[in-house]
Amino acid sequence: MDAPTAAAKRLKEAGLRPTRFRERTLEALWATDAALSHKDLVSRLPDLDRVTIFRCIKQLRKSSLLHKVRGTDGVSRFVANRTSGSSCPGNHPHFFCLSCGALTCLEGLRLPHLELPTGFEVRGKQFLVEGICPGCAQGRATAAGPDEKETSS
Amino acid sequence: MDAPTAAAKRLKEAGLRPTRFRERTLEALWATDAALSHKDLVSRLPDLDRVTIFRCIKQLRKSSLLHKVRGTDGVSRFVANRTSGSSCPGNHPHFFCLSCGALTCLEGLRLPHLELPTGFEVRGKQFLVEGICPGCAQGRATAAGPDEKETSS
DNA sequence: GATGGTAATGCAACTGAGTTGCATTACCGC
DNA sequence: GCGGTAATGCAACTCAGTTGCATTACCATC
Repeated sequence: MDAPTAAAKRLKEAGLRPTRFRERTLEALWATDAALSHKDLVSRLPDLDRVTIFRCIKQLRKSSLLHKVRGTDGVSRFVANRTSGSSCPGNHPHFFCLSCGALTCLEGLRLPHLELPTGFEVRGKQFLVEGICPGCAQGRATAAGPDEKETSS
Repeated sequence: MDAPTAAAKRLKEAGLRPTRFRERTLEALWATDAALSHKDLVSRLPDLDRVTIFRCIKQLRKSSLLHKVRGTDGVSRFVANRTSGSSCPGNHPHFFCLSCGALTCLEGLRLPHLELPTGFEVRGKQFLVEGICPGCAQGRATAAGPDEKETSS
């Protein structure tokens, strides 16, 4: 009665022991579109030790099951790599909402090319856009809306 | 015998009290092209309290005399804004050297434009390129090269 | 030049992210 | 079922950054 979870399958594919804790960590990440911080994970998995979660993240990252993004607040957040094969950790920009703190992958977009001066050997790129996400922008508009001139432009 | 330092002048222009400590902090930042971490500043200004340096940085940042950049290691680094008027803190990409940890402003380059999906309200952008800086790349090349062509060009 | 208010500094203690060491427990092949 | 190895839990630690409070320096005013 194993009922081999999708998470368990993913873990096995990656060569990791599919323990219940790893499955749950992975599932917690799969359950959301936003990037979760370590703190978020701790609150979603209250019966797991925080150190275990750190170590779990590290393993998953090493196996390219998730990638790390840092918000402008300096806190690392983690996003599961959906597609099993292509786990390119940094091939898309990220958006950090200054209002709700959510960090989302802009997976539809490609990282723009940058022509560096000669001598620089590029290993990776990170493009972080900060601002207000659609959800918060809408919330603000409706909240401010009633009597104030609601045309936000 | 004030000998009003350039740093003191800059501080006054920005509306800050030109104390000796602030002058020295600013001068330490001016003395290098790379971005300095708080730790770097502490080691360059050993007789200053670390908290004072944190507060000094915060003041200078508020007055747009420097801008903050975070390396992929998550540590904040600070760069003085040379030009007095245009203190745009994030209008150029940064390069983080994985070998020596130096973080340099690529001031000659412009941030590439990114077309976001509708609904996102952009407030700022950060483009961080990581890799090996020219200095380290050369050091490695010479270290690896048997004959050590010492022509530094 | 003395004086006083305010801002700046120094010190101690704290928070929060992330790590390390070590003992214990669970997983998996046999 | 059994044993080795990997995973987990706990405690303690490092390091960046912050806060509170007492003390000191700066600057304007007299």
